[in-house]
Parts: sequence; C-alpha cells; structure tokens
Amino acid sequence: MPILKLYNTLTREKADFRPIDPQNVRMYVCGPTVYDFAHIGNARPIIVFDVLFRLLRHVYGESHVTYARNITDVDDKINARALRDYPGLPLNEAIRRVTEKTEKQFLDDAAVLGCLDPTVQPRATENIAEMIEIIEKLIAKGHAYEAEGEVLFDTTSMADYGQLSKRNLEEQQAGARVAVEAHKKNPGDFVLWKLSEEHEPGWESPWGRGRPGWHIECSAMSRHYLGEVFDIHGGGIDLIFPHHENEIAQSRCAHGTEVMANVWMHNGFLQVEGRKMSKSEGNFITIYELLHTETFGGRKWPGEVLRLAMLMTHYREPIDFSMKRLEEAEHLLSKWPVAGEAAGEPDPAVVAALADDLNTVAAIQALHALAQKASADSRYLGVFAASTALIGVVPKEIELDEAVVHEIDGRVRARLELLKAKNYAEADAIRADLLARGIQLKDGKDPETGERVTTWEVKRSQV
RNA sequence: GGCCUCGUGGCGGAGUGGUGACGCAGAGGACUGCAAAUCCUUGUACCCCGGUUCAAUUCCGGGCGAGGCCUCCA
Repeated sequence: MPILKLYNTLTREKADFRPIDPQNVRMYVCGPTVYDFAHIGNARPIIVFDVLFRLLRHVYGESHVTYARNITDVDDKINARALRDYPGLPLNEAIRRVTEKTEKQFLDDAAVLGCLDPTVQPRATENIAEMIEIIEKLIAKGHAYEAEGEVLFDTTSMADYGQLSKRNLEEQQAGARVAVEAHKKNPGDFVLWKLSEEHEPGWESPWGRGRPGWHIECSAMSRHYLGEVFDIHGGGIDLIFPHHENEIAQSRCAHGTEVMANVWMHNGFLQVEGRKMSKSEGNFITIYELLHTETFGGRKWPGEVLRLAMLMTHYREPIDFSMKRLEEAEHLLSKWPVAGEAAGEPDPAVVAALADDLNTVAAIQALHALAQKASADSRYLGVFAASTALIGVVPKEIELDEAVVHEIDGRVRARLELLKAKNYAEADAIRADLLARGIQLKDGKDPETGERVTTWEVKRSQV
C-alpha cells in the first residue's frame, strides 16, 4: 500500500497521510452555493478532489472512503437571485426554482467532467437542526453571544483563532478595512444565525425565526456525516479565510477538539487567458458554456478535454485556462488509445505520482508513456485503462452510426482506387472532405505486400 | 498597511551543491505522389544583486516581479 503525501495548509508542509481509521477515510469538500451556474473556476476543486477521492479509494478500498460535498441551498445570494429572476412568484417558490435548476445543472456538469458522485451530498436546508445544536453549544460554552437579532461567534474566546490562515487578529485590525458594526464585540466576529424578515426564508430557533450564517453549515454537515474530527477538508484557496478559519473555530470550540480535520487542502486559482476571471472583465465562463455552446474559442469542448486540461497543472499552482491549453489537452488525448475494460493494477508510476501530493502532471506524463506502449502492444491496454481510471480521464471512442461508418469506409476504398489510377486530385479531394468532417485518414504500408493500407479515426466530436 | 503563495527553456512543468528529467509546441531527417500518422535526431532554461563554497539554478540575506486573502468569489 503506497503512503500518500499531502500538503497541509495547516502546517504549510507536505507530510505522510495517516488516516484516523483506514477502514473509513473521511473527506469533506466545500461544494457550490446554488444560485448560478458553476464557472470553470468552480470546476477545479470538483475535479481535483475527485482525483483524490479516486486515489483514496484505490489505496484504502472503494468501500473505505467517505466523501462528503455539500450543496449550499440557503444563502442571501440565492434570495437576491430569486427576486431578480422570478419577481412575480412568492419568494420561497422562486428560491426553490433557482436552487433546483442550479443544483441539477451542477450535478450534470460534474458528471460530464468525469467526476464520481461523492458518497453523500448533503443540503444545508436539511441540516438546520444540527446547526442550531452547534450554536447552542457555542453559546453555552461562552464562544457566542446574541446581539441585535444575530448570534455571533466571539473570536477572542478562542486562543488560537487564525491558525489556518496565519492571521493575527490585532495585526489584521491595524491596517484592514473593517466595517464598523457596533453590535459586534470584535470586528472579526462573524454571524452564526440571523433573524429573517417575514418574507425571507427562515426556521424556528431558540433565537427566533431566522437563517444560518455562511460558515455554520459546513461545521454541522461535516460533523453529521464525518464526525467531530475527520481526515481531509478541501476547497478553493480563497476559502482559507474567512470560511475555513471560521468553520474550524465553530467546530473546535463546540466539540472541544484540537483539530477539526487533520489535513487541509486548497486548490489554486484559475485565470482565463492570463487575466483574472471576473464578470467585470467579461471573461467569466461557465462549465455549461464550454461543454454545450461555442462561446469559448468558437467551438464546444468535451468534458474529458476540460478535465485533462485542468489536471495538466498541479492543483496548488495557479492555472491559466486558455484555448491553447485546451487544444494541447485534446491533442494529447487523441494520441491515447481507447482502452476499454480496465484489467490488472494501475501503473505504479502513475500511482506514485498521484501519491506525491496529487502530482497529476507527472501522472499524465507516465500515462502518456504507457499510452505509447499500449498503442504498440495491446497487452498493455488493460493496465492503461486501469491507470487512466485513477485520474478519471477516459479517452472516448466517438460513436458513429453504422451507416456513416459504412459510407466512410466506402470513400476510403474509392480513394485507394483513385490512387492506384494515380488520380491524385480526386483522391486528395476525398481526403480533404473527410478531414473537414473531422475524419483523419492514416496511410500505412502492409509489411508483407508493401501495399497501401488506410485506416481512419475521428478527431473531433462534431461529425 | 497586515498575512500567505510563487518566480526554471515558446508553453506546461520535474529536479539537483558540480554530469541540460520529461511532455507539448518548434526545427531537421526518414517515410509519402503531396500530406497526415509513425519513427529518428534536435533545446545557448533556471528574476536581479550580494554572501557562503573549490563550485549555486539549487543554501543564506536583500531586492524586484506576479498572484491571492483581509469585502459571505472555487
């Protein structure tokens, strides 16, 4: 069994991964707030931690890994979006439409990107009771207080608050732009619960009808599904502060534990064509658009190409998401054989690369070498398939219906006849025509007879 | 202003106190009617300045530059 090495944001170093219980390795990843279609930046943690999930399952066994990824379906952004998109509907109905539609799209996107379903995908609204329970504990232990219709976490009540982000509260306050909110004891205190207006979504609680703050859901759901202390907690690098810092504060103070999760992992940011992706820059692009429309580079991109492009950079490095990168990924993928059924153990070089803090770059290189071997010798196809399954990038044979295959074969034969007659113009016209449809002809020689043998493959999906 | 991360060839990226990983792209060649595919060959790289050292891209210090967080954005 290979020993995984993982970089831990908590300690800022790479260390051997020792699960609390190898029979049940537990990982939590912050999932989407379902108010808008996921963009390509959101796809990164989904893909990166899917690879980790696959690796953990490989090392510890499929039934010995629990992966929880939440769906945040209560949030003021959702409320705002509901009001904007469905002004005629009662708010709760409008919210339901927004979250249902967005969640479905998210799950579709994740599937097309080749991600396995997490073991559990809890929704925030299904865990309100858990949240209330934790908040009650925090108040009882003196870590939280009520003020002006809110329950707030008292950051000064925790001696080592700020450990994850290495922030010191006093130093922060010196230069930071801190919104002055009089009801907070300290500027860094954050909301655990806030009262709702009549028309806003709300749940009954000891502090009145209200809704949870942003961070409490992850404390509640991770505890519910993984326990008070678990192995790995992941998410985007921007979540380190304040989100994860505050999750840690809530969970540790409520449960009286030394850590919330042993290993904290964060993926780097994504840029588009060298610039930060943002709506104001006009380079904001959703996964849906990449997969199903021609807005990026004037064409659609298959999910496995997006996935490979994403994994061609180490997860902690910033990634520049460009057309060139996608083309390179597609080119690479086109050289990989369609392997079919996995057979045997995956290539040790691929496993070793991934075991080293998810070095997908090295893994892909090892896969590429294996692909060349498998192309030349079909005995390696099973191992190749078993290995690509580890990163979840599977080269796909593009399905053509029989009539099309028959037609293409006929034209290939016609071309060979034309070549025998040295009618190059017409033969080349057939070749060019097929190429325009994405069919690449490959001429070879029969080693025995020396005669020309033509095979073909589909290069692009739009045939 | 505070804190964090990072600076290797056209691009993606390993790695090391002294012998130019590797992949992609590019170039040359073989093959081909011409291509493609395939095969072979090919790379004056380590942000700057000091210091340590026989020797630094690699260690130390200082700069410069890029990015991120501090505004419920992965």
